[in-house]
Amino acid sequence: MPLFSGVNTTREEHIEEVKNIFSAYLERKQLRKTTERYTILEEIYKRDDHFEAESLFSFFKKKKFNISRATVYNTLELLVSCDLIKKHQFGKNLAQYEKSYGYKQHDHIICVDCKKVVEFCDPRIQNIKSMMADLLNFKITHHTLYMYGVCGSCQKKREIELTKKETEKLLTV
Amino acid sequence: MPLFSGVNTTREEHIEEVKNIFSAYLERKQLRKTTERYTILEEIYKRDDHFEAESLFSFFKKKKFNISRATVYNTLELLVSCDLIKKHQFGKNLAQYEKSYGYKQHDHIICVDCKKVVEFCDPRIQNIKSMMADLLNFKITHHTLYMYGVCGSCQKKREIELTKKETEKLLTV
DNA sequence: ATCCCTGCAAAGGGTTTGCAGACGC
DNA sequence: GCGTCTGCAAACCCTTTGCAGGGAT
Repeated sequence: MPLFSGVNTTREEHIEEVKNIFSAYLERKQLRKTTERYTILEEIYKRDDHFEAESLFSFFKKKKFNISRATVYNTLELLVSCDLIKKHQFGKNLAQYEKSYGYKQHDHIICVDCKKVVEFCDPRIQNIKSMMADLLNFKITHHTLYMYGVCGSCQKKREIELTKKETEKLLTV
Repeated sequence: MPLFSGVNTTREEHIEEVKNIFSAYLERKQLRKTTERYTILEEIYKRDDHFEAESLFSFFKKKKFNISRATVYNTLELLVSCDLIKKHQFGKNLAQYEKSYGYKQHDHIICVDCKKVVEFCDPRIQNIKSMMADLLNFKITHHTLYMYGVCGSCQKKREIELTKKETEKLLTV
């Protein structure tokens, strides 16, 4: 029985927990606990949606926090390494990120018209993963499944557009 | 029962067929049938693996065909539109393409160490697709499923590397 | 005090664009 | 001949890198 949508509904802020996880990670790797790194982590966990590196950068710029692009990218990479965020490439050469602690593993359906992203879970993915790992002798670390299509409201828009064009054609004949 | 690997085993060249499909597409869209477009299509269908735009470009350059980067990218986009090739982004900001006519729909497992790509089919993906389409009211056009992990031989390499490091550690103490 | 991390700006790499000339139609 | 497509090169965009100064340990 697949579950779908509403994957990230838990609203409580896991901020303290993820900070601890991050601290442990930094210690283990003997990396420094800088203000910037925690500021970025905090901002990410305040957000609810997918975001881009640039949007974080410009956010801090506007707030006069003065965190450089280099630091943003550096920290994002660290957070991916310690599994506190996930990095996506929904087509396009533009990475999108999302927080991942406390959220169920899930996949994405993307509307090619309005770019809306809907999340869903289906346990069958896990089954496929472990079966393929066995069959092909791979140690699978992670996966990405993106389904692309047209969402309900954009389907309607397309229909309206089509009708409009056909009416125009009739009028010009 | 999932099928796996050896997806692109049909060796006959579908070149004439795909040219016809491409012609029909160009006609329907009122686009021009240029030598460059057919040359690119032909070269793609002679290849057997995933390739990048740049590799096509430099191939033609070496052969003194003088096809520009712009034309390569333009044609690749057309071929994606008429479904004769598929475009992938296996992480990285670098698109990879593969011919798709006459080949079973399939997904990919990528070795994060040696970048080897293995293809596999699992009919359950189709089921998930149509179920999600129904549930979320999406018209799904396509999907990409990439599994990342370490292949058998790279697992061995990693183990050897690990043993080597531990031996070194013992020696220095 | 060390030296990792930061900010800044410039370089990098794949992709896209603008323009003048070429060529399908 | 018209209008699209091409080749060329520069622009573009996201990301990475190099370097000098600053802050964590």
